[in-house]
Amino acid sequence: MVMTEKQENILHAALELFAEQGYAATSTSKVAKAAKVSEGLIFRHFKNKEGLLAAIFEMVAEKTKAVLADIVMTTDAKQVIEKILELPFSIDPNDYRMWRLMYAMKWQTQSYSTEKMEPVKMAAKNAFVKLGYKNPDAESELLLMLLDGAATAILLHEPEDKEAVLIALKGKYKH
Amino acid sequence: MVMTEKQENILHAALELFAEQGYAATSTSKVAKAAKVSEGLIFRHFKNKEGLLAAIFEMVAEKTKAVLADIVMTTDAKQVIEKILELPFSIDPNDYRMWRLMYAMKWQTQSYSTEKMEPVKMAAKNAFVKLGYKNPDAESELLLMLLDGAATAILLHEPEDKEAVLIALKGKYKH
Amino acid sequence: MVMTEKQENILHAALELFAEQGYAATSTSKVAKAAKVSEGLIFRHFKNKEGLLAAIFEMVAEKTKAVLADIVMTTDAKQVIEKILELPFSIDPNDYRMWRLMYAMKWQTQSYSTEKMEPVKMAAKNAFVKLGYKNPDAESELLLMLLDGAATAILLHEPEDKEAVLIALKGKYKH
Amino acid sequence: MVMTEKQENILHAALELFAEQGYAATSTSKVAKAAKVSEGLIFRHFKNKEGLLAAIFEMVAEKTKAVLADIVMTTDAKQVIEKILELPFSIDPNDYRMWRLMYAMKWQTQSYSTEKMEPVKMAAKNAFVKLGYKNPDAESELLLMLLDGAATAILLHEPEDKEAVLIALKGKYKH
DNA sequence: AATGAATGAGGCTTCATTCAT
DNA sequence: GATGAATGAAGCCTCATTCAT
Repeated sequence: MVMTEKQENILHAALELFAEQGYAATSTSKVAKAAKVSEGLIFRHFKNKEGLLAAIFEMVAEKTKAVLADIVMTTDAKQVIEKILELPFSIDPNDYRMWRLMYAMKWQTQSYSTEKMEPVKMAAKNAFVKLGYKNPDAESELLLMLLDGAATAILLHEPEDKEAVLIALKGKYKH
Repeated sequence: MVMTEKQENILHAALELFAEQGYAATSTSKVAKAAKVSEGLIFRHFKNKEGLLAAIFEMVAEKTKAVLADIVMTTDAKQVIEKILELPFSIDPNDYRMWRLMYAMKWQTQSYSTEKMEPVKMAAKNAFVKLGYKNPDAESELLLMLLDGAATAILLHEPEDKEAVLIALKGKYKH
Repeated sequence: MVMTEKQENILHAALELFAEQGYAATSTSKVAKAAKVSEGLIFRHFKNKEGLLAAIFEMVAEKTKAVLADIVMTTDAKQVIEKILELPFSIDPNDYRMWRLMYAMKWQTQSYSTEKMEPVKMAAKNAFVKLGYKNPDAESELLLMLLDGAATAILLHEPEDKEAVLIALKGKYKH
Repeated sequence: MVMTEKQENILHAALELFAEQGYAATSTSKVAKAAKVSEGLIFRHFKNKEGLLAAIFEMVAEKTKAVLADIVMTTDAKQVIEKILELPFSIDPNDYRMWRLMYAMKWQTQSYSTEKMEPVKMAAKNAFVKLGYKNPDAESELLLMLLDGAATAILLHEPEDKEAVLIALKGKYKH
């Protein structure tokens, strides 16, 4: 989607505020003020407060596509698992806000589902099959849990020694 | 805290609605209606919408104390880890809503911190020290991540074969 | 419907403003100001701007019931026609605003229909049958048209010699 | 007034929407969309939303002039009355929307007056004088009322047997 | 303790209108 | 002539909270 400068200002202001205060607790007027545009403009470009959120979701999907595709395309089983494990540890700190918003929104009932990760889960399962794990279904489920837990920890309190945690984590998959 | 019946009605209605629609998106009037009390009563008993949330948090703390204490009091290292791992898998489904609210609130900046888990983390670290793990700090951090990830998965989409996942999970701590 | 004083203030202010400026062109804030209440109160009592209008309609229906019933209950054919003809000429000037609003609303598509007059039309038809008119259907239709036309003229520009007009009008039904 | 095609599109869209939803309830943006032109163009051509309405009024005046002139120019008294009576029954159904708008606008205080009909009223009065009616003033007033009533009925609910009603109506003026 | 009428601030959205292109 | 981005005021409505009863 091509965007004017003001449209991008709105989107970024919204992302920032939604991530920090929550979607419901952020008023469109606050977004407008932060983006330095008139409140009306938000609605001309995004139709709705919800449309604004949807635009953010789309932006995230766009940004994520490449890295998820890379995982799904990887053929070496060990590498697949390693890449998934590394995922949360390699989030660009500039994108923390964005991900905090995504994770926060997961808890809103009417929110967009996590089915985006389905292909990754499949890739993980295949990898576990190849590696001869006993229960590939449970293992892939577990791996995604791990990914979620790690991302949560990183986004919420940025653990002191991320490197060490990643090493410990990888250790669990060295038999 | 001793509560009248209406107080409890309010508290339960609030918990239910906050968990389902989010704290900010739930109006006190909706809570009043759901609890079948007048709008004013909420403020007489809990002073604030925030006070209502605080009361819920207190209730949760009360409910959690026992089980966390049990972990901290456990002396056998292997058992400590096992008990922590089992934690999310043994949540009473009646309490799902409650925990969903807790997890959702974590992402709100002005929200109450997760320092409640600090003692558990310490217990885990001690256990890893006893068991001779190379990096007990990273390991305990990782264990709490796991706990978070598992809880998230269970609360959000209730995985099909929880038993198998728990077994796979415990497998990671059998060397 | 029992009403508090403020409720009545709102209703009257709304009637006045809707009649003078039109329903769509009257803002709820103007109504609140005219009624000297907070804007929110309108919505507590009437739910909607539309609910406010509906309440006015109900009030009008209440006020009109008696006089319409009187016509329908009249057995003498000539009297029925005379009473219908007199209807617009005997509107209480205090009710002009009310009726102006009713007539204005007739032109709004989504508005309440004129089926309230159906019983009156039936009564007229019966009267014309009794009196041996050739086409009672057309005659009753015409009578209601007359009623409408007269009411419109009276409400919109208050003709100089109403008495004379009424006499001329009655003259049309003396054969 | 000479008009470009787009100007005409705007005018017709406005007429349609104003007639169906009311002037105040129709936004200029809806008009623009219906006319398939940009929002700005309305203001370039008609200056105002009000200017748009004024242009419609002018168009109507233009359309009406001929038929009203015909009545005023008629010398035979009986024919004058007959032509006036026939007026509402001979409205081109294609013009119903237009007339609905005109009649709806009559009830708005700040709206254009009905003095357009003054010459017709005069013609009627003269006719009644010629025919020796007792009170020509009241009779002409009454005749215009009738015209209004008939037009209202036709525009609002299109009576089933218009022909019969017209005959009944004419009957009132055959002594 | 309990109600629900009342408030005023603020929420989301639409509006008429302007202006750079 | 024509577009559509941009504005700020206003519109309808909901909110948290207070208060008289």
